[in-house]
Amino acid sequence: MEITQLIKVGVSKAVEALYQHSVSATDILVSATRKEFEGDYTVVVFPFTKAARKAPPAIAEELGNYLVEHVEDIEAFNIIKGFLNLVVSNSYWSKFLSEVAGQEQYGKHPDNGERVVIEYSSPNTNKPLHLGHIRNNLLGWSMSQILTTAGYDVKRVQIINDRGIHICKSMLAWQKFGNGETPESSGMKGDHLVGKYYVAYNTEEKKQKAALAEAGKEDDEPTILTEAREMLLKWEDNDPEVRKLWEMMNGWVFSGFDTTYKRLGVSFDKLYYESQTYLLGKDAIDAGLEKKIFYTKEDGSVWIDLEDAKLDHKLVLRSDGTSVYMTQDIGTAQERFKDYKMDKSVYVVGNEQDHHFKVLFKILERLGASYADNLYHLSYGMVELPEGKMKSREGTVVDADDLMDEVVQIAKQESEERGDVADLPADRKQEVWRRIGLAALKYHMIRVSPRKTMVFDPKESVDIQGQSGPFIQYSAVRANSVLKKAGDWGGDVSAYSTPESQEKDLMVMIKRYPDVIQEAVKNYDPSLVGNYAYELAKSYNKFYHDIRILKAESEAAKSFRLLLTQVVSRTLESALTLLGIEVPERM
RNA sequence: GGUCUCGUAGCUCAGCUGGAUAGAGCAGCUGACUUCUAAUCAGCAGGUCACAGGUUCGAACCCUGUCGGGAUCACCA
Repeated sequence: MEITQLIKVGVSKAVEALYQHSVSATDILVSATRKEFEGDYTVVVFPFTKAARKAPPAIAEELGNYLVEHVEDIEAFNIIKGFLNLVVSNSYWSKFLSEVAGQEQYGKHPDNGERVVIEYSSPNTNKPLHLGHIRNNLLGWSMSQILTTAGYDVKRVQIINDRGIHICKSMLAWQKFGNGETPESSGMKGDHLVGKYYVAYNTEEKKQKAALAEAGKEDDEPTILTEAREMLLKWEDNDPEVRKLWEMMNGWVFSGFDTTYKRLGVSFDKLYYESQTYLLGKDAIDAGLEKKIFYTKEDGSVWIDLEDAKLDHKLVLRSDGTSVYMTQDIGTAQERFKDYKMDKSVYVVGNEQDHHFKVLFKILERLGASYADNLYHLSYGMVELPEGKMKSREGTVVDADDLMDEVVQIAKQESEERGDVADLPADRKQEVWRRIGLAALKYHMIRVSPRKTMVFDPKESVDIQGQSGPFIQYSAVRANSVLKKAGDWGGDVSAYSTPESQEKDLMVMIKRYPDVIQEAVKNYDPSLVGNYAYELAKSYNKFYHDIRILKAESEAAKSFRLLLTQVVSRTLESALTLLGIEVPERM
């Protein structure tokens, strides 16, 4: 049994024995002792005052004595007000360290037999990925890694919104103004090229609107919009020419997205295309009508009444019989279950769709879907710039590719100034810079809890000092460097019996790692792992600064510290991997 | 207007199911490289945890209300 559990059980028994009162071990609060105090773990004794009918310090005294006597690894204690600080034996720690070092993947849970499908990214195909997508992708990827580590069989999917009026707009503008331009002929990435024509469309539409307004006909539709609508109709009619154009331009976009995903380090097990799924869901509506879950209005439109769930009425089928977004999502959910028979579903989608997902989940529940209880909307806040929201109309959208370029460029500059990797061959240097730059960007985004709207300053995004990706990488690189210098090492760790506070601090941190992963799973929150990695790196830096490893005072101390270093390095690397961050060979 | 959500240092953010004197980083000031990598470490300064009540031995955290920011409430996707 692990130490915090031993303490809880011990306290539970002590309370029973001393005060004839039963407390469940799970209700007992055990936390790491704060640094300013002596001890490793702290029990809060206030909750027992009623049962004991004594002052907290007196209770702490009695509990402390009981624990020291009955729990093997508790060696001593001290009391500050109502807090009982326990000192864990040194032999426990050296045992713990050896155990962790012996594990192939510390923190990894064995398969739990459950499958979870996580949907993320899900872009439109009319323009390239931007800052908001980066947050989405990093959250999705990171969450999928965390779930995998927690023992789930994870399937990563996205649904690509490859049809609709917005794509037609890009297509139309390309036809009108493109002169046959292609990614090859222009040297542009496909998604950027298509994005360029989306902008061109909007410029033209604006121009026409202005002209109409001038002529006093502001209620008229601009002809270019009419044309776009017509194109959409042709698309739906399977017009061969429109379809061909559509396929060609979508192809450009997809290959552009692929490049971006690869650079970001994310991937998918399966792609769903809306062009293939948008007709799904109607069967479900029919079935729901039969079961009287939905009702039909006089005009033929189909609705669901969710007033009892405080969600109002919601349209699920238009009066002309065509589907709405909700219809498709119902269909896609069913399709996905058919494909994967998953136990859980996670949708990584921005918080502007909170309401949509509440309704969707409720409808699926009403329809009696077996998986309805295990749907989760991983909702995240918008990414804003210091000057406010990103507006594509105002050209303030931060492009994903540009941002990655910039961040790597800055890492390169910094690195060259320091000259730490100057002797590496060019390709390896490049790889180091890539890892550092991306780490800065990724950490910056993922350290904020998902739900919060975050402010992203591109200039400061490449934080390299303080709480940053490179800071954590640096600790890992240092640790690896020491291990390399140490050459062959081994030796009896248990012979070292007087760990310093910095060493104990590290061990307590390491011990927390599996719990942190569990918390991240429970809360669907990768930022917990990010913050943990930073804390661990910080502790290691302090240890590294204060204590000699290779020139330790004894062989036993040296072995112990090297083993500790190895465990820290592995844990840091593991935590960073969960965030999609790689450790460079040097920096 | 209804619903949801956020409000913690000049700025960006932590703060686990209520527990010790509310913590980091950046920015500002001060120290530490002949030592295992100074992308580091140590220190100073910076707070009415939006506000007001309530519950509790104990509240940044729970409840109620108020004020501010954001989102959403489409036969749009």
